[in-house]
Amino acid sequence: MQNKLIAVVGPTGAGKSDLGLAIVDQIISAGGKAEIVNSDSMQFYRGMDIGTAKLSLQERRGIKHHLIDWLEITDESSAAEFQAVARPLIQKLQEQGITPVLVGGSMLYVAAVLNNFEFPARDETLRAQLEAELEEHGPHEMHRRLKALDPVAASRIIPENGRRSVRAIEIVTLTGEPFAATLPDEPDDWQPVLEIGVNGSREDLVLRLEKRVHRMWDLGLVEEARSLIPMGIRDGKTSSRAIGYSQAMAQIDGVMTQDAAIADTVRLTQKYARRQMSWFRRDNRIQWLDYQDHEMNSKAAHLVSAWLGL
RNA sequence: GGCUCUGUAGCUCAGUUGGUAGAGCGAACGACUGAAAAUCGUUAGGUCACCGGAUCGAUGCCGGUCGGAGCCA
Repeated sequence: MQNKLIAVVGPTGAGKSDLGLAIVDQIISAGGKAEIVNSDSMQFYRGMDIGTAKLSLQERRGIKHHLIDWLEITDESSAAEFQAVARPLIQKLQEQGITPVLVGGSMLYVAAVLNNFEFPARDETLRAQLEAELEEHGPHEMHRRLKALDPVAASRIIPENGRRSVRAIEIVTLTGEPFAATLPDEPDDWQPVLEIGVNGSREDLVLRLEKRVHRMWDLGLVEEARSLIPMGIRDGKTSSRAIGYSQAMAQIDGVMTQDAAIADTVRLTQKYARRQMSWFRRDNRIQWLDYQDHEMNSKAAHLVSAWLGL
């Protein structure tokens, strides 16, 4: 049996975690070894459980999950750092004869592992300075500056998108070389991968997400968020962006009613799922499965069997 | 029952001193190389509640009808 990489991707709430477990079960029952490697950027954070739909230890059924709870909420995370941590881990598992199953929907993080992405240099000081200038002068001014430094990169970045202009200026200034500022049409594989996508109809997913957010409130998301305030979630550059947590905190602060906080979270979650799909759709390696299809698990099993030669 | 306000995009609302209308949110689609649960772009949606009148011309003015809100009785 081989232990080639498997990845499970798709929009939030489509059932990636469960499918990941099913795949691991299948491999183990075929006499192999497999473990989960998380690629959901918010499940990195210790203490953020309900709002990230993290599987409980019980739900993990003893199956090893890597890269969950490995950051404090005050830690910043980035796709480049994830790449640097996840790739050696994946290789180590493979050397031990364990099939790594990458599960998670954080688009850039997944791409950073699966594709030959090389993140150009970064400089905290320069970045902070550029961000301050963006704040003061607005996106068009930053785009003009990029145009002077690297006209080709500028032509590929919409002037309204200040954040991308800032990053491009940072790269060009640091490296002195032009920046492509565009994604390759065809993904360039880091290593062979079976990439399985889980999705349902938009209509159904939207309903599912609405129910899921209500369930999070029932399970005590507000209390969880309250407990994270003294730990510094408000200052976490990455963790504070998590959908649901800032709405829960707005409810705690009394600036939002519970109904408004829930409605807002539902809306943002649905919108996030849309963005995830717009990213994943262009990845032509993905074999899409429909969670509304009763035979989804057996279809996935066939893909896995063929992939690993079970 | 009387008085006042009100009815414009799926939702919340601007607006036109009369020349058939916009925003935000939502929707569909897209971009994306160290915050990506981020940051942005494009497009589609309106017989301006309904009927009638004056006007070259009405969503806007006049009259009525039907909804909604408030106050008085």
